[in-house]
Amino acid sequence: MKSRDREATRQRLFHAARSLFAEYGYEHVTVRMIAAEADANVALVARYFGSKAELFAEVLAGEPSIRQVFGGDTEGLPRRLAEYAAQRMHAEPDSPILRSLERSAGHPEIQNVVRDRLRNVIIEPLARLLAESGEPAASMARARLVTSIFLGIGTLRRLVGPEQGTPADVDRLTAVFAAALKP
Amino acid sequence: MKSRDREATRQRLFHAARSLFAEYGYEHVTVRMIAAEADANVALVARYFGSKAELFAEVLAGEPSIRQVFGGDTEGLPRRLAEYAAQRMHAEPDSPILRSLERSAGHPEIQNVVRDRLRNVIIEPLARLLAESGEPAASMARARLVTSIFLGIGTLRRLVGPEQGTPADVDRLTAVFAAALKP
DNA sequence: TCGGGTTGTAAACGGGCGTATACTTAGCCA
DNA sequence: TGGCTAAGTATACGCCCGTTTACAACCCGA
Repeated sequence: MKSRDREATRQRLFHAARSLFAEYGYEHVTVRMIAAEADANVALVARYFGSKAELFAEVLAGEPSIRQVFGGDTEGLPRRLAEYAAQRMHAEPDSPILRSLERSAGHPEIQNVVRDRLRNVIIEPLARLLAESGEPAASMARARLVTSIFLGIGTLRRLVGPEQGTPADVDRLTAVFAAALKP
Repeated sequence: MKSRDREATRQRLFHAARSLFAEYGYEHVTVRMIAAEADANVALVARYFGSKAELFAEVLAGEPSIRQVFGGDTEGLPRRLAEYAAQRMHAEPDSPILRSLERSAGHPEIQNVVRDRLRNVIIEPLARLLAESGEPAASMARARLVTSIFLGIGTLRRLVGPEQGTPADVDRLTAVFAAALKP
């Protein structure tokens, strides 16, 4: 018998799920894994969150976005994006959001969740930012392209392993984002 | 009872698998789906290909690569890459290779297959090309970056849907690849 | 203190998966 | 033409999945 504290147990399950989803993606995480990691009973996942999919959605909703990167001057945006991406390239990200997105996108059950999250949190805020500041030309296409590059970097990192990013890489990445963002 | 032609049946299974893997990815295709699509018996998948994973590997091995894009002058490479990517962005690709890669990368059972394919067919040929022609500086990093962008475009397309690419998009994409390739 | 509601547990359910096995049937050749 | 071999079939196996259910243990207020 465990702590007998509903909220604490719920939290343990939530954090276990968050960590595991980030590491392995929706499909490869089982509710039994989550329960084991949280040192709780399997049935409690369904009881406290309704279903595995709802738990995933709740995890996703609780994640901070990369909106912070968007703040600041527009001229510096490419470099901030590059540094953020380079950091993700060779370090464990503290936020599992993008990894979750990348790793979980194949599952039809949560595809809508993932898609909406991607749109609402990354693409459209970025597009709005571009539309408001400076030249609004093709802001949506530019936002999509930037998002593509982000996703691709994560995917490649996951597939062929991390690479230590040299300053030259960050420079190159900056140039890439600048090219993607040029009106 | 069917045609009773071993090679024909094998071919039907192979093509059904190719089509389904491209559409749904490794994980979401079952051997029963393949068999139904090929109008063959489930057991024949194991008999003719050993296992689902081996069948997938065979499908992957049979795919043409994007090496063709690499041929030609190095100056025109960014635009060829951009056109290839833009075409993939809004059209059904006739080759399922990249989609398979994107969609199947999460499965540990075939992760090695996917990773090796990605390395041997895209990254390393491209890196070699870059190293041989012109400035060899950071050819590997450049090849990785280009591959990242490719993967990301495919992922985004799959997640939020295709977008018709305008000529301006191709121009922008060309600039992006040029920035990624600049020594 | 004791009973009722809350929390946690164990087991089972129904289903899908990849794969293996025992069997039936078709086609060819002596 | 009859039988043998290769091709195809039906079914079952074992496993894991998410979820449900029936039950046990605990805590707290009356």
